[in-house]
Amino acid sequence: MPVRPTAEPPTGAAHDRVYRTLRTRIMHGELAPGAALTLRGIGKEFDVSMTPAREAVRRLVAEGALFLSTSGRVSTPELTNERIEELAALRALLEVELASRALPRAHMALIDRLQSINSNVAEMISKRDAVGYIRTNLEFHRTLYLRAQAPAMLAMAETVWLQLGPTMRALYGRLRRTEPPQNHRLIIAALKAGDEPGLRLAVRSDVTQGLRLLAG
Amino acid sequence: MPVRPTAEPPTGAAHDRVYRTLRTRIMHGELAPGAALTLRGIGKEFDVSMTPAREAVRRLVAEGALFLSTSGRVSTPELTNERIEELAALRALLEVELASRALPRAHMALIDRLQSINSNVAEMISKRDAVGYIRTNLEFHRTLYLRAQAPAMLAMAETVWLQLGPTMRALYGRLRRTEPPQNHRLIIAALKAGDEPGLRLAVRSDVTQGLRLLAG
DNA sequence: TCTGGTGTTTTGTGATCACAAAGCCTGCAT
DNA sequence: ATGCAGGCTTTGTGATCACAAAACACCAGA
Repeated sequence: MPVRPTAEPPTGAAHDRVYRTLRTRIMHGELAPGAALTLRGIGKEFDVSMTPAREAVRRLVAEGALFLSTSGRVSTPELTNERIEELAALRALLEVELASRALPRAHMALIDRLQSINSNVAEMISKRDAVGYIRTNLEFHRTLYLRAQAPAMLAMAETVWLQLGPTMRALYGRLRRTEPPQNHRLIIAALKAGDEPGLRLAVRSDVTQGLRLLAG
Repeated sequence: MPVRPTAEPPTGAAHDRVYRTLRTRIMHGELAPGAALTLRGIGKEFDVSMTPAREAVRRLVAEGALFLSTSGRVSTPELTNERIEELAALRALLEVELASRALPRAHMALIDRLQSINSNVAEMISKRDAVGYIRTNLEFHRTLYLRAQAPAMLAMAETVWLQLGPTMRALYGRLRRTEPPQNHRLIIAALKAGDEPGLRLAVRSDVTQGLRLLAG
């Protein structure tokens, strides 16, 4: 069918729906590193032709969320240790700045919200739910960074998250910890105290620690 | 034609050739902010059908190099002052880090090369060649940052350059200065002296100053 | 059992087409 | 002259198809 023959239930353009769904899947670690995708397979799953599937895949490749082999095959990326460390450094650089910019705007309502999200994070950890953990953890960070009023910077941080998605799955699927997120508590405490150096340190630690285990 | 019926002269895939050409054009400021593009027009210029034109455009939209209106029309972005300031802050953040990482690896051959490029920059300024100035200026920065051995970080910096391309054209087309790039000299001096704080400051100034004039 | 080659299938690429929606332009009425 | 309504044109979207190359499976020979 050409263009929206009848009114569709919720979504807009087909390629955008495919893109958003795949993006969320990758960012949340629902795909393992190196997982292969095919245009026809995607088209079949979303009940569209190859054209919108291709556009969605291209977009994700441009963002570094998918890897394109020389022969055109697409798969989730298998990152080298150097790459992982670099992306962790990027997270630190960007997210420390975002947190710092959010700090003067962080009111009590935001802190309450972060504490609420953080209890969900703890629940996911106790349930050993890797995907749920990644999702709620990113929600925690995004909620804070949204207060920074810096959309381009946040978009860039999300691009890094995207690139790390499959690797994070492999990481958190591997180590079986049950401790609640200590660094998140430090972040919240620093926000309450208006302690900028403490906030920067806490964010840097939170962002760096997990990935160092895998890459170190 | 389907796929490479006869051996082609230089290039690989059609969509990639279109993508790279457009990307260079945008990054170097050859397109004014708000300039409109059409898929059929691109296809005609590159002698391909709409399909590869669409893929190239999608990629560039994903990188923020092109703006997609709600009706699907594509044009180069017209940035708000807030957005320009944010992108300048991102440049500062990323490029200061890249320069810092390049510093311990910067040998004399690199410094010579930078000086050579910098004389080209000065020439472009004296010739009032806006596009040539942007191109050589970026070449100066990229040459330095390549030494940082941080491809993901460099890619992110280039994405910021891409987003600023049309705006930089508007900026440097407007102000008619003839002074040679003073900050580049400071960068080179700091590299020679192994002075990391001085290098960070010089890079931050160089990256920030021009855009502050437009956005301030 | 392993290796090499051959035929089949899968997969990405690009051209083309039909369709709808968004522009655009012209001309008429006030 | 100005505003608006009708059509005509331009433009993006998505489906489908042909084709080549890559991946795969299968089988025969050592």
